[in-house]
Amino acid sequence: MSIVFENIADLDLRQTLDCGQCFRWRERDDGGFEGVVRGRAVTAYMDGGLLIIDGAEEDDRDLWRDYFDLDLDYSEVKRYLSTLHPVMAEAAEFAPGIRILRQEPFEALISFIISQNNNIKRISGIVERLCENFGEQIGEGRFAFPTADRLAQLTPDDLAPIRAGFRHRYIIDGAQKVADGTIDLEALRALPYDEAKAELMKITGVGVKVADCVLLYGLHKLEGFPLDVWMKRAMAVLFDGMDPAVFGEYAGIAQQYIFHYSRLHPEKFGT
DNA sequence: ACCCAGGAAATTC
DNA sequence: GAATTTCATGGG
Repeated sequence: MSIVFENIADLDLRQTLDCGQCFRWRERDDGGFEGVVRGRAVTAYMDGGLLIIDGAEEDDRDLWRDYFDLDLDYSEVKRYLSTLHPVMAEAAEFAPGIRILRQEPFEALISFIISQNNNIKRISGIVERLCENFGEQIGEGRFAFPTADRLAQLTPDDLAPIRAGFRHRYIIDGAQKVADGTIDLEALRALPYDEAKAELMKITGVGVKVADCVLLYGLHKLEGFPLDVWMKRAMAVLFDGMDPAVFGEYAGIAQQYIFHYSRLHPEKFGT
């Protein structure tokens, strides 16, 4: 059982799944990527213009089309963004196969709470241990992301095995506010950006940057522009302090090209 | 030993 | 209110 999408352009699995927007995909020796999305364990491959989701049910075709954002013409987005600044054009050309995934909102929330003052390698490890310890087992060594209800019942000490330190109480507060309905993540889709952001920031441990990440990666609000230490440096050094608002409705996509480009070109920022 | 990591809360000025 | 310190953990 597998799903095949034909004539796929502007998608490179390594660029998309290892560019810091998600933390649960692992590359195999054969070039495939193992991941779990919405409780479905699959292996994704690209072969020419084909995208193959091995292990997926045909009924989930729309889910995977949605997840990889296959209905948006990224060539057109890149053409537009590239007119705005020469470094933008260079960053898009550097990793032209990046797409912004539609991740589960709750997974994005918890993942980016964990991301604060942390590095990507360790974030991935913490998320993995979170799933192994508290997610439903759905296969050999495969686990769903934990539910809000499950995490809401835990104490910070219960989370000791994931070794996320001071973030334990933030994870629990986020889970509790989702579980008890204080925050309805799906309802945030209908809200204007700033209002949805203010809702998310009611969670202890969710500030400006984490909220921007949840809106962009979990709720697909593409105007979001998370400013982390890399992006602040990039905007200052590579874009001469340009206002991100210039990137408009696709700012989040611009951000991802620039973030990935900057992370893989540290020499552009001294020493 | 130090400094940093896809920050934000707590404390101090 | 704005600036500084602290918060676990792991790697360089």
